[in-house]
Amino acid sequence: MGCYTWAPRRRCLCLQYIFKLQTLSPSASFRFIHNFVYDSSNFVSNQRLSELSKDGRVDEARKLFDHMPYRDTYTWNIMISAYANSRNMVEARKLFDETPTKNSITWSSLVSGYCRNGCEVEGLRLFSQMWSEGQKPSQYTLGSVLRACSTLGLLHSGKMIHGYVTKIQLEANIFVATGLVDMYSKCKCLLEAEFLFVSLSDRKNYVLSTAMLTGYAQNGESLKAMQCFKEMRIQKMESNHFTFPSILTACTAISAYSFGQQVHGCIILSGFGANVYVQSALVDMYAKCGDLNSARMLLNIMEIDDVVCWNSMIVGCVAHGHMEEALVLFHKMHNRDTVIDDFTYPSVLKSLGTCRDLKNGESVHSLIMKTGFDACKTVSNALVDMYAKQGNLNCALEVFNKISDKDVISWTSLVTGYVHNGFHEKALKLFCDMRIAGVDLDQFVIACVFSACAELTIIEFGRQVHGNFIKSSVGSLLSAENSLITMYAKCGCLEDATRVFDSMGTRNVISWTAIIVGYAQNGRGKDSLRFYDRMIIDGVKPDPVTFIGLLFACSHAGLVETGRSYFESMEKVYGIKPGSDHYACMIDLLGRAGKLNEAEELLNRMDVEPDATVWKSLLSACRVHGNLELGERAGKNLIKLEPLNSLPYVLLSNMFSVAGRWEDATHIRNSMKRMGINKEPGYSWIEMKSQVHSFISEDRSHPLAAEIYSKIDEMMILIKEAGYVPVMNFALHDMDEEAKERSLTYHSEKLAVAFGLLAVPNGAPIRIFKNLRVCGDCHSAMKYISSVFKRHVILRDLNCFHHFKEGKCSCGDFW
DNA sequence: CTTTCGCTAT
Repeated sequence: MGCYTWAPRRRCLCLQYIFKLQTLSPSASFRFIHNFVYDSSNFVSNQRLSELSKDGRVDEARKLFDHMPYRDTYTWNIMISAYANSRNMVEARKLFDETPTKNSITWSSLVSGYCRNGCEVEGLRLFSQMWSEGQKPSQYTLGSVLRACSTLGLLHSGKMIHGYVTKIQLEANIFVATGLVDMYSKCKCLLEAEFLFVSLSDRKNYVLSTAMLTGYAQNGESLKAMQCFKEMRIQKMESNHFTFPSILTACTAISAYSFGQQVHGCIILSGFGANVYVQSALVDMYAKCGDLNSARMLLNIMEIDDVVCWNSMIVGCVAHGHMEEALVLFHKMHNRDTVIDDFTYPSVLKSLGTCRDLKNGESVHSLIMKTGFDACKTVSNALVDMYAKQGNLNCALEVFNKISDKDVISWTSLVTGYVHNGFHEKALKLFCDMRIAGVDLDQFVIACVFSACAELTIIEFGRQVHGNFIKSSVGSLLSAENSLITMYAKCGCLEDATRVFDSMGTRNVISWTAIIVGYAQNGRGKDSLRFYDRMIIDGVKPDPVTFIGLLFACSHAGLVETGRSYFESMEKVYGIKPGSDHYACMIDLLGRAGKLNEAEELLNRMDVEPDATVWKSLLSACRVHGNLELGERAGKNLIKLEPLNSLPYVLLSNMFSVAGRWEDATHIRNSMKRMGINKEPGYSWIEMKSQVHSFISEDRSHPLAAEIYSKIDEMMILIKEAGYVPVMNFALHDMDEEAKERSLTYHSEKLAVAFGLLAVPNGAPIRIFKNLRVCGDCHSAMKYISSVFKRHVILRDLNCFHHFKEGKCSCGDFW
C-alpha cells in the first residue's frame, strides 16, 4: 500500500464531507462520519482490487474481495469485470447474481463480458432482462450489444437498438455511432452505414473511420475504402492495427498492387508492422497480387508462425499456378507442427484439384479424416470440389452425401463439377434437387446453371432460372449476369442478351466480351465491333478472349482488313501476345476470304506451334475454296494431332468427291474405318414446352413422322418454285443423282424445320439446333423457306448462328 | 468498474 496516488481524490472527498457536515443535524452528522470512515477504508481496498484486476491477477483480487468487510457496488463491479476480462464468465455471472445493489455499470460489465467472449446470445438475453428490470442502458451497454448484433448479423435487433438510440439522442455519441456503422456494414446495409457516417461529419475519429473503411472493404467497395483511407490521411487521422488489415483487404480484392505497396510504407512508419493481423494482411496482399517474393520474405521474417499467413501464402501460390510450392508449404506446416486449420485445407485441396493430383488428394483426404476436419463444412465442400475437378464424380458425390447440413456451396461444388465434366443434364437435375431441398441461390450456382443451359441450349429452363435469379436477392451479380448474356446469346436470343447487358450496373471485360462474342456468333459482326468501340470508350481493356470475339466477328462478316488491324493492335497496343487460337481465327478470316496463300504464310510465321484448331481452320478454308493440295497438308497435320477426330477424314473425303477423285475419297473413308473412327452422326433438335424433339437424317421415329414427311414434300415443291436448286456437292456418297437428292431432302435440319413449321405458332421464330455444322444444301433451303413461309428460322450449328429471314442469312453465307 | 474498428477458405 505504499502508493498514495489516490490521495488528491481522498482530500477532495474529505472537503465534500466537511461541507456536508456543516449543513446537517448532530444525529445525521454521526451517520455521515460513520459512512465516511467506512467509505474511505473501502476506497483503499477498491483501489487495490482495481490494480490487481488490471494486472490480470484475478485470484489475488478474489482473495482480497473475500476478505473485504464492506463491499459497495463499485467493489462488486470491479470483481465482475476482472472475471469478464479473464474470460471467466461463469464466475462473473455468479458474482453478478449475488450483487446486492446493481447499477448500470454492473449490468454493462456483464453484458460486455458476454459480448466480447463469444457468448453474444447470452449478452443480448441479459440486455433484454436489464431492460425489463427498468435499468436503462448506457452508451457502454449499447456499444457492447451493437457489437453482438454485428457478430451475429442481427439486423432487426440492431435496428431496434438504433431506434432507441435515436430516442434518447445518443446518435452522435462516437462509440454508439461506431457500433451502429459497424452493425449496418456487417448486415450488408452499406447505405445506412454510410448515411450515419456522413451525418457525423465533424465528429469523426479514426475508429469510426476505420469502421466505415472496413464496411466498404467487406462489402466489395474497394475504391470507396481506398478513398476513405486517403481522406483519413488528409485529416491527419492515425491508422491502427484495425485500419491496415482492412485497407489491405480492399487493395487485395481489386489487385491494387501499388496502392498496397504505399500502405505497406505507411505501416512501416506507423510501427504497426509487427502486428500479426497487419502482417497476414500484407502477406495476403502480396501473394494475391502475384508478388510472391515479397510475400515469401514477409513470411520468413515473421517471429511467430501464424497460420493465417501460411494460408494466405498457399492461396497466393495456388492462384498464380505454383501448385508444387503450395503443396511444399503445406508439408512444411505439417512437419513443423504449425497449426493447420479449416482455412488451410480448402486452399490445399484447390491446388490438388486444379493440377489433378489424385495421389496427394487422397492422402490429404485421409489426413482430414484423421484430424476430424471432415466435420467442418468448408473442408468437406472443398473435398467435393477437388474430386469434381479431378473428374472423380463418384468420390465427390460420396463426400457430398456425408455432409449433414449441405449449404449452397456444397451444392455448387457438385453442380459445377458435373458441368465441368460435361454432364450438363445431370447438373441441372442436381440443381432442381437443390431447389427442392430449399437451399437459397447464390451467384456461383446461378452462373454455373446458366452456362449449363448455354451448353445444352435449353432456353426455357434458363429463363425460369433467370426468373428465380431476379426474385432472389443475390448479392454480387456480375458473374451471374455475364453468364446470362452468354446463355441468351448461345440460344440465339440476342434481344434478351442485350437487355441483360443494358441493364447491368457494372460491367467488366468479361461482360463486354460476352456481348461481343454473342453478336459475332449470331452473325451481327458489325454490331459486335460497335460494342468493342463502346468498351474502349468506357475505359475497359480488352483481354485475349475479347480478340477471339473480334476476329470471329470480322471473319463471319468478311471484314478482312478490319480483322487484320485488330490482330496487329493486340500486341502493339495492348501487349497481348497472339496465341494459337488467335492465329486460328486469323487463318479462318483469310481463308474464308479466299486468301489461302496469305493464310499459309501466316501459319508459317507463327512463333507458337500450330495446334489442331489452326489446322482445322485451314482445312475448312481449303474445302470451301477447293484447294486440295493445301487441304491435304492441313488434314494430315490435324490427323497427327487428333488421331481420333473424324473431321479431317470427312472433309478430305468430301473434297476428293467434289473434285471427282472417287478413289481417293474411298481410300480416305477406308482408312477411317480401319482406324475405328466413326463420324459423329448429325442430328438436329427443337425445344418446345420443355420437351426436346430431335431428328437424325431420314428419321421416322417421331410420333408426327407422317405429317412431317408430307410437310417436307410440300416444302420442297414450294421452294423449288421459288428458285431453290439442290446443292448436290453436299451429298457425300457416290450414289446416283436421284438417291443423292432424296438423302439431301431428309437431312435432320430439314426434318426439324418441317416439324417447326407444323408445331411452332406463326409469328414465333423456329429455333433449331444442330450438333455439327449446317450442310450447304440445307443452308440454301432454309433461306428459301424463310421467304416462302414468311418465318424467322434460327439455326445454331457447331460454329455459329444462322438467322434466316426474308430469304437471307445473317451469316452472309460465310460459315 | 462498463463502450466502437482487423487477416485466411468455393
